[in-house]
Amino acid sequence: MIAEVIVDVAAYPIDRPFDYLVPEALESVIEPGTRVKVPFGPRKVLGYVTMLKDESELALGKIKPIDELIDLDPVISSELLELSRWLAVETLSYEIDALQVMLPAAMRAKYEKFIIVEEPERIEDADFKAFLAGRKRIQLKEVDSAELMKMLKKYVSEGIVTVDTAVGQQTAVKKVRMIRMADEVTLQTLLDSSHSNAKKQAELLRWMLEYAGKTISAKQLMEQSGIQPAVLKTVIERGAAFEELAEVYREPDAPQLKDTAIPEILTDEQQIALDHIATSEDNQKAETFLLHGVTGSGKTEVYLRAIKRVLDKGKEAIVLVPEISLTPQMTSRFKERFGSLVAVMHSALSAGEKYDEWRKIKRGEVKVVIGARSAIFAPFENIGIIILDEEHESTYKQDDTPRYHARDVAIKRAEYYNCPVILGSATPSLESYARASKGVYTMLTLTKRPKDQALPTVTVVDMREELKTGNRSMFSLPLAEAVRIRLEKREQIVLFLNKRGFSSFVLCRDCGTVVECPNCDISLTYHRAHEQLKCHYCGHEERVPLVCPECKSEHIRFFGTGTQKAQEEIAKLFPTARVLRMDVDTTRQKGSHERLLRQFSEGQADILLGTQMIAKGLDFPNITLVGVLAADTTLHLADFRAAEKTFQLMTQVSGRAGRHELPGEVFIQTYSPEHYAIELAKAQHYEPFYTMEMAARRQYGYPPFYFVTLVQFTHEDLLKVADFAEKGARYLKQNLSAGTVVIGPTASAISRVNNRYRYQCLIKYKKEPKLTETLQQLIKYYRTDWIKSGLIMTVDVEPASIY
DNA sequence: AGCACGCCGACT
DNA sequence: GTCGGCGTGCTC
Repeated sequence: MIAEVIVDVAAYPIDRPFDYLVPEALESVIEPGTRVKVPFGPRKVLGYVTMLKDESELALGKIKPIDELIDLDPVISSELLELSRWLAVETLSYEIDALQVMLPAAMRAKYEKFIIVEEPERIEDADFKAFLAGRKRIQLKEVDSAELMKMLKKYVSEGIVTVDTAVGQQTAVKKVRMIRMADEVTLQTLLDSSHSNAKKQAELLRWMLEYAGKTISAKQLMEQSGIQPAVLKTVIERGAAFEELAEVYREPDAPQLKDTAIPEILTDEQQIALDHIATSEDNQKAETFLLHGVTGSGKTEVYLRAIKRVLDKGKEAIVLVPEISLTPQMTSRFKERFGSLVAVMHSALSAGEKYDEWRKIKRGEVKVVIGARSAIFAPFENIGIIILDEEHESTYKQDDTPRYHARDVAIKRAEYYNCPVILGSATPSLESYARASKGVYTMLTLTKRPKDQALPTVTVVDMREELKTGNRSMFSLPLAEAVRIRLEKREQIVLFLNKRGFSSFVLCRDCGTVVECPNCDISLTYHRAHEQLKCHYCGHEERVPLVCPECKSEHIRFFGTGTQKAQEEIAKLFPTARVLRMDVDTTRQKGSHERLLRQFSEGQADILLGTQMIAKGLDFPNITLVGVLAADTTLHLADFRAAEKTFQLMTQVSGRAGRHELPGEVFIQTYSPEHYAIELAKAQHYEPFYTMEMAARRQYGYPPFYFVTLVQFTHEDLLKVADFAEKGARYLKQNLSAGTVVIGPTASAISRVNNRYRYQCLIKYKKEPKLTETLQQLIKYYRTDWIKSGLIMTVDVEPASIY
């Protein structure tokens, strides 16, 4: 028997299956999807069995046998194996990367080298003998001196010592020591025969008698009996109990098994949506739905009901949410409804905890997984529904290899299982909305909020006018007044500051110099906490300069409107207001996110001030005012999705106000009130925005009218990168169809990051049968040749952004 | 990728 | 003479 193996080596010429001989002893256990340890050249590596066959094209002498089978059961099902092949092709990535991304990081390969002493009697050097100290198997990393290394090499060449590689995974299954007590008769006999001095032993034996034949963890036993480990050890040696190891799960938080919450009554629209999904599911159709519901229209309740039906039929459900909204508020709703059948996969879990959640899914102990992007690869084998909440979020696209989009993977998996996919959003991506309009997806619409609460009233404030009247603060007069009223009425306020591309920077008022990163072409961001300037692209940090680095002027100060600055200004304008600030700085600590939200929900603060992370999922009854301090910041990004992102953000933030009994009000401050993304966000109607934006996309040839692929080149040398980008562009232009447009090469919007210059080409196409083939060839040139001169080239099919 | 092999310069 | 520099080539 021959096994085709994808080996754990991410390199261009290795990106294909290698044939290995299956030892007879493994023939009955080995399966596609299991991991193996195989010899590869002079070393040992981990690999994934992708196929078993009877014959190989290769001469028998060239085929090496598999060293070791790592898994008894496949870790990758045949469905996921097939999916990984598809993923590798679609995203132009290595098959090994496509396989690895499906498993928790804990299962990545770990290699440990050991030196094995074969003939200890032939070791002569005293130093080496001393180092060995009689041991036969020692970790190679213990050899730390050059002298020992030299001797080791000599012994290896003489065959006296060999080097062996142990192949395993990063994090092991957690095991605890369990103690199984002997039967009553044995214990009694031992007790009777105990030495009269051994009081503690007798005490333990008497304790054990009460639990004869039972099993308990060693830790618990010692806690409950109050006995020292040494006593336990002796008693075990005398045969009073047996030790065994039991697999356990790491428990991230105490399992909360609340009673099933009473579901809300559905609105007519919700019921219609649910019926559609149910019918499709009953008919085993792989149908994709776009659930377009205004903020607060109860999309989650539709999800929960649809999942309930699926579970009742014995099938499983995957729910994807953006990491940022994977809050306790969100997950507890699922846990309340489905109890311990839910696994939560979020980034705050440790590698071991994620691994354990994965194992629960794999073993079928849970039926619902709720998680961020990578949860789309949950190892279920009978999926009944896949849901992507906030489907327009760019976090569903992975920005390093394999550069997949969770939406595409969801649709692919749903095709396999013939089950529905629900894409939910108040502000769908243009791509999805266009597909739904064309009938590729099925459109489901929720226009009303369940208790018929009115949408908040939105006021756009022209900050240029404010400036003219001499108001130079971050707060326009109307917003300041609205805040004051809420503070008086003791209602809560959310203030949103979109930091992206508009954070505080340091500027010299005499010569206009902005302090920039020495490695990147981007201004440094001011951080008050440590009086430091930081680069958000390469991590560079420096002290805030006292004088201008250019003109030596002392008139250098920070500008812009970071959340810290905003907080100071609030303190000045509204000295009585209690403010909670929520941004990357205040939520770095584990659990601080939840803590801040809890404080706010308990009314411990009047104002919640924050960035992106407060735009979603917040649902507190007392919020009646939302203020957007600067709406323009995403508007002027060098990206074709800038308007779309701004519109989505404005709509999402506005949706935080007036979700319950009290009516809501929203103020959007901007320097470009006439921009259609702002104007239409004010109207809070998606369709007019969609129409406008589609016209713009059509005019400039962007998605959804064209597909886009981004090829980016970076190099330390500006001339070289321009040269290679030119070469690449020429190749693409020559080899792609006439209808395809290749833009560039052009310098990227951030033209230098980490001392590497960046150039890019944009490929725009409606239908390009030669795309994959051409890109593969381009990658081949790069991998086999260009890479040697220090170039890095990346290909991103349908990128989330293009700067 | 990572490891061995191989062919030329500065050391005991 | 040998140690070691990193160019080249291969991995079932």
